[in-house]
Amino acid sequence: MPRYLWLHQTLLDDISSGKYPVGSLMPTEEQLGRIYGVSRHTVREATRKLVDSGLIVRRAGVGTCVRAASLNRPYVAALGSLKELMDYTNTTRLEVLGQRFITADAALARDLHCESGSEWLELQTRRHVMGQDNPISITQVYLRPEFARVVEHLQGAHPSIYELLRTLYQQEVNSVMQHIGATLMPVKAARLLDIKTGSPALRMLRCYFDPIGRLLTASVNLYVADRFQLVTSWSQD
Amino acid sequence: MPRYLWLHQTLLDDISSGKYPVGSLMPTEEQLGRIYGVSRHTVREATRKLVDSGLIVRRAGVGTCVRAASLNRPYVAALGSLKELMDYTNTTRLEVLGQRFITADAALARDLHCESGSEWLELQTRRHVMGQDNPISITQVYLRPEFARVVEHLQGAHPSIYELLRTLYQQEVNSVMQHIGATLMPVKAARLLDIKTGSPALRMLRCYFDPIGRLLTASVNLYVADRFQLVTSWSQD
DNA sequence: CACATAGTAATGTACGTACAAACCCACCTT
DNA sequence: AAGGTGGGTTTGTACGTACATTACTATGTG
Repeated sequence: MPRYLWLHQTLLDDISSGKYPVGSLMPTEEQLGRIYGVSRHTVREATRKLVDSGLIVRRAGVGTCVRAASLNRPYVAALGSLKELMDYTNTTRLEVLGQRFITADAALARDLHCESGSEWLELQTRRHVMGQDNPISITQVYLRPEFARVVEHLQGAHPSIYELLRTLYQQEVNSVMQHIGATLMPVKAARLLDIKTGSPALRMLRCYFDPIGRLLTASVNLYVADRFQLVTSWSQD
Repeated sequence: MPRYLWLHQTLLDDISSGKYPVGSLMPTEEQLGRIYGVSRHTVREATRKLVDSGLIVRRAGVGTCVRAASLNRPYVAALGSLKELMDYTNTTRLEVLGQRFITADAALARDLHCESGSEWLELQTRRHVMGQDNPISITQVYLRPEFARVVEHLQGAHPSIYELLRTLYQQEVNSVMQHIGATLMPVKAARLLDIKTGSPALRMLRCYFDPIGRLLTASVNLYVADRFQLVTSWSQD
């Protein structure tokens, strides 16, 4: 494990344990380097990630201030841009439970913004956070049959659908549309996720289109409400 | 202007002008350093921003590949999102049901990313879509006491919080953070919205920060699941 | 007492070096 | 011909140094 990642994790722990309380100034970068036995360069690399995730704030002439004790526990994915969307798939693990070919009926066609009567490969999958046991979501993935080879690469930790379509088929994804809503977890899904029936779920539909607006692939995610939260942030600079 | 920012801008221009075509490999980091007269360190700092905005991809052992030529997409995306946020407040109507001053306890402080013990003006509100009868959400708005005058302008159709803070107090909002999750609608809220208890709700927390990361205002929205859905889309051009 | 100013300490920027890990490709072996 | 292997290239990580910029503090001066 690279040192800066190790230090990142260590600082994360130290902050959440209260060693560096919220609102207080952390030791200076030079001190941190001495404390943890790394160079200031590595300290900055490690804290950069903490700054990005909003846990700390650096101010020239003042120091580094702790702003929050932890990324509060339901897994928080920051999906504010296409890039973050890609990173997200690297930190989660997908488990393919089954697959079948289907024909889109009117309802599905409206949901996915595809042509009614078109053929799709439907995957039934379950998603876990890396290094965590409980699954966070049930996901249905819809793929054009000609992209079926993607399936082999989706199992476990996988590159984003973007990368796969690009590297396997030289197919560029031009735009992404995301629908977010709430619903109750369906009974069958609740059983697969080991939660009570009647539990709320975050429903996230994502459709990936090519430059001429043709649907390439889509996924319907049903997240367990208290295991997952979506975070987006915008900043002016 | 710092060199890495200058280089960032220069590379942005060179990519959009086609000097480094989409799909091609850029010169190596060392070559870029020689070409533009800076160190590899500075090259990495400059390209880091390009990586973050998704314009280029770095791969160890291969090189740095140009993925998109569009120079202003990240800004467009950010503006687009903020704009959507603003439009939203223009097409909905807010009804203030009550207000009171509160002190942030630990739980609220964690939720809002503010200092525990700080003072807030809490508004209990209900939101309707213009020209539609059923309310779509219950919203709690938290305001710093010094911004209390905002309340007078929130009733009914209103400009965004941005606009209000800027025009009334010359206070710039620098960043916005949005948490989205699912939950069950609380009993009291369900009564106000005229829906069954046990109904799912989309929970949306939005926090507005000033440039040094201080919370200015926040709102917690609980949307009726089948009356509201959030749609986001990104596009490469 | 109010205000300008110098000093100090922190982060920000920028240079350098070195080696590790990932990748590609040409070459060699079977 | 297929497949493993090694060397070279490129990014990733990590160390070091130095000075600039920013923010606060203490001091001196009117």
